[in-house]
Amino acid sequence: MNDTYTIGELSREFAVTTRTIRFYEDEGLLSPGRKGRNRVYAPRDRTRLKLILRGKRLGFSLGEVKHLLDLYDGPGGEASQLELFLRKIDEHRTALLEQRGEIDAVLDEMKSLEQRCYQILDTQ
Amino acid sequence: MNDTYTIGELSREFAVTTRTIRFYEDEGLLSPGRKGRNRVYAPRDRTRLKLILRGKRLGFSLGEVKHLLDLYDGPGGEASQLELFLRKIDEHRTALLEQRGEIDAVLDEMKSLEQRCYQILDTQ
DNA sequence: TTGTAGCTTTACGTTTACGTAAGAGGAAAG
DNA sequence: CTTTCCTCTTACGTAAACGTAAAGCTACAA
Repeated sequence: MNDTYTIGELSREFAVTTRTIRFYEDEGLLSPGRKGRNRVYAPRDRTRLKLILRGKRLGFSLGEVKHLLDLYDGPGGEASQLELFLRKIDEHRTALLEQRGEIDAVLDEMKSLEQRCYQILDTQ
Repeated sequence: MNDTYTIGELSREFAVTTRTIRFYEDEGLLSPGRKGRNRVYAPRDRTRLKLILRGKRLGFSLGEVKHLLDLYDGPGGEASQLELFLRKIDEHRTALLEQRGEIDAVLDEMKSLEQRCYQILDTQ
């Protein structure tokens, strides 16, 4: 249906201010087209915004997110670039797996906290 | 062996500056004992510091981390408090599971990016 | 024609999370 | 006794990530 978006549409869809979206552009994370003075966002821009916000929720800085967006853009095509790209993917994966491990650790601790609560409630 | 720590020991162990540790104290996240002027950290303080840094790595603000530390302290013991506590645990768990889902989504996307790379490398 | 709703740029302000001196005190080693 | 190391408090500075006006353009509805 929609193959372009206004800044207001994206702002409502992802619950961020237009200021935030323009800020990401200033920082080089987005580069929408223009129709006259107004910004025009293609599906690709919308996807990038989604990835930016996901990265932020995962605790990455905008600098790191920018680095990660390069990954999604893919490498040039030369073998050396491809190998560098694969190494970067691997690094990122390691970081993510570590983070997942930490989440699991917290979930486990919460489980045992919960157990203790139920035990107290049961013996009352 | 050690049942107390100096600020320098903790700073080295967790690779943060002493300024950072003192800052967490200012913000009410830590409250070590004192021996004269000097801070003395018990194992409990060390654990809290570990949880603070883990929370930060998972993308939580210090305000959120403070809220989470309350969870680890456990509730008072009254049934109403226990139930509130259980609800808070459940909220937190929901947030963590969502975050884990996002990590898994990214890991999947990275896998397919990797696949594409190998296909290109294979056909060269 | 007069809103008003949405877009624009420019620019100063704010919060978070510390960094970075400055100056001083105590303890241990040379 | 002096140097060195660790600690302390106080306090101004800073980078990141926006918030918040201010002032103006444009299209469309009443």
